Amino acid sequence: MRAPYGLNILDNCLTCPVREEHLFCNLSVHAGQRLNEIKSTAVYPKGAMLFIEGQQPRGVFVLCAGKAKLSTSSREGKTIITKLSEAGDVLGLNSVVSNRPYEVTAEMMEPGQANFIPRDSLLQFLKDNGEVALRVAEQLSRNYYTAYEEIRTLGLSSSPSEKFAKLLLSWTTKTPQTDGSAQVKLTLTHEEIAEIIGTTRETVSRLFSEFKKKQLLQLKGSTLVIRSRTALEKIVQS
Amino acid sequence: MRAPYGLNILDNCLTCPVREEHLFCNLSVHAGQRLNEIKSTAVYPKGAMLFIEGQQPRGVFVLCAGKAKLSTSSREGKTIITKLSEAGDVLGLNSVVSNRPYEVTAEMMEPGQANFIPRDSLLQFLKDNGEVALRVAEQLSRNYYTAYEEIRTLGLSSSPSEKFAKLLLSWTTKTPQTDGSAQVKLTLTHEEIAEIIGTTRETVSRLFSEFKKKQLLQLKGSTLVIRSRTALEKIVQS
DNA sequence: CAGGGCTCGTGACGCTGATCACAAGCATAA
DNA sequence: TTATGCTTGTGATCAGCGTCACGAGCCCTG
Repeated sequence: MRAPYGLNILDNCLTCPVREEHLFCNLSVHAGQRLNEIKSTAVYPKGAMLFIEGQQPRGVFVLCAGKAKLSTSSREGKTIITKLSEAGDVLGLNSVVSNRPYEVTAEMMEPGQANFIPRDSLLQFLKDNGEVALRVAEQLSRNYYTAYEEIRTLGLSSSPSEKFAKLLLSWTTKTPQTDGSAQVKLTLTHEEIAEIIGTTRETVSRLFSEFKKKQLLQLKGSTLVIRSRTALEKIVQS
Repeated sequence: MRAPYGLNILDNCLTCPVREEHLFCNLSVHAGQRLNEIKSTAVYPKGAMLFIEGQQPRGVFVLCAGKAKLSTSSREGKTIITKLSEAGDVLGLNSVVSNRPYEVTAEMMEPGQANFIPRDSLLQFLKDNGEVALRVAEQLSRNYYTAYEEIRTLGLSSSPSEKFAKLLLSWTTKTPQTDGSAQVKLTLTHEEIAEIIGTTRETVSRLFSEFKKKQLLQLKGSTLVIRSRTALEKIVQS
């Protein structure tokens, strides 16, 4: 198989290069081997849908390269992005474990690669390996926590400014600087940001203007410079 | 111990009288016995807090009698109720499994009874009983689903009317009538309803008026009569 | 280079629901 | 009974943000 867009294919992407706490790492030798037998790897172009909201769960995807966005939509077409996933994340786990339809749509935001583990094989694997089941439970409860963060953001923080500030803060934590500033590569469109914080594109556009005027941020090409975390935290305050 | 308010104490409330699919039912004899050893039962008055948002997880509570509300608050005092729990529900499971602070506050809405299982004992129990761990995982993913429902409600349905109609519909499913109507005992204040659908008390009050005028519902004392499910579904439409 | 299709900026307008205020209903306790 | 406190109804006001509209910038492709 040829990788599109010059993507480097990773030989064994279950051996998480990224995160120690990852779900399928540090398994016993036996479990690791078994997992390797039941997984299959595939490469996806930008825009590919790993799965779609409402589909019966076929299995889980372990993202090895590329980013994906998870979103859910209403019938009228309004969409919210609930999570941006990166290499190492396990997608579709909840649906597979509870045997309910995928609750979100997973779309690749850039070309990438993922391991697929079919539902039946995974469940059998978990039954045979109780210690992994517990780790799955831990992963699920972490997901639950993230969902609750989302609920708090949507339900408690009233104004778009607050949610925007919260989002910016969540970006700064990845590149912590001593002076409280941070630089982030901005890969999202205003439309996508709007779908994350639950508002409209126009409002996001105006928020950028407003925050620039208030010296909270700065744009150098596609690089976003965040001036002061503390100032943003004052806006969030929840 | 004396039960307050004439509450009948249940001898063994792990043997769920309510639900078949319940987490700690139909266990092996051995597991059931072990569970009985590590649990302890207590009785709570109305208003008692089983646990509070932000506290380190001490353990899980299995509600045997009475209802509880789960809520989360912002610093400014705004509160949203995320779930109303009934007998059979397991509270605090996510926090215990992931060892993070309780993400909600659990408050008894009426006098009741609950089993408490300390964190350490439960985790050890799950390690020893892999098949129960898998059921815990299933329970957690069900919780996750509920949380996602909440996210969809908060993020996608725009108007309070929609959310109110959605709430009413969720009440009718418990007492399905052939003609599409339903009767529910209304035990919540307008304030509490407001906290569930994320709006203000005044708006809820006006919603009641509006829906009465539209013949969607009727109030006989504290009994709420819902006239037509289909009409409500048209309002929800998401 | 020109053309098409995304993005982004910004003005004008109007609706909706939050806020404040106050009176009336209703329970419980003294 | 009256008093006290919680709950509910409703009006007036107002800011915030969604919606519509349109033009400008930007990138890719032919």
